[in-house]
Amino acid sequence: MGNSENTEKPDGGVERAASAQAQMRKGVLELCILSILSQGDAYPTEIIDKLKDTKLVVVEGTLYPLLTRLKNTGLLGYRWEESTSGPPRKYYKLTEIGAQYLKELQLSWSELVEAVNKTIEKGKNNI
Amino acid sequence: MGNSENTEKPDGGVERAASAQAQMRKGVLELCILSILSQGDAYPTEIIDKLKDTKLVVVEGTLYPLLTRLKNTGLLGYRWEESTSGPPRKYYKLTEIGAQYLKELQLSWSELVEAVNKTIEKGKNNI
DNA sequence: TTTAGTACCTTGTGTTACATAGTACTAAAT
DNA sequence: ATTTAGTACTATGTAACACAAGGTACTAAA
Repeated sequence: MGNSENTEKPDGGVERAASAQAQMRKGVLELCILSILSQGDAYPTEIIDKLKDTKLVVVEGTLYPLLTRLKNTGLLGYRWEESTSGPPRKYYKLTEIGAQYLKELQLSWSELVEAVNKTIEKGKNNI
Repeated sequence: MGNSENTEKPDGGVERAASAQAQMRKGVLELCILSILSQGDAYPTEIIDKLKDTKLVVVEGTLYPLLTRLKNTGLLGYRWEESTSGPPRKYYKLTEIGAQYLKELQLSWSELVEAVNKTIEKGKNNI
């Protein structure tokens, strides 16, 4: 079997940080979208703007399928509303079930944060 | 076009919370693994145990490909070491590049936490 | 020599975010 | 009246990823 120190593909490795940041965002999007909708009904473009405010950039190709998925599982409803400055807007709204689900997600989130921070803290001295 | 309130597939929706919790874990695993290795070299089974301690359950099928990926991008190295109680262990070790990358990941993580918490806070009153 | 325990590895699958491209509606400009 | 710009929603294809499930291999005790 023999010893072997890593030799293959030492390709940079640090410029991957940007993509890993994107990777970490995955999974919390649902939480953020439901949170935003708990503040009041909103249409997709509005949601994107609100996420941008908190440095969570999301594009249409991500948001629309996600909203449809949340709607199909009964967490969101929607209504059409006319606009004076373009095509009609699809206002999404949190359902009762969605609100309850949001509470659970928030709990999961805070538990995750605690777990990760605990892991990080232990290593802080050794870097 | 006409108004339309959601009617289709109101299938539960709340028991999805467990799977969404799993979903949120995605992306932070890399961060946690690198953090653990910053405390000292470790072999996969050991890493799984340490993650379990902080409530972050990960299975082998997840960990092994991830470690290989991190090794192939130069963030980790490894060495084989004999064991008196079973087959040899593959001890992974954080490289210089890996340590630098870890710092960036930790920054991204704290920024993400802040962003998500900011979004959540705004909605806390309305639930 | 069988059994239990430990450890590492591979393959296949479903989910998901994103890139890209397209459709459609309104209002202002030519 | 037709074009152009701005806003908004939708669909398709792709790559990354976690996980389930099954497999190999080594050691030590029964």
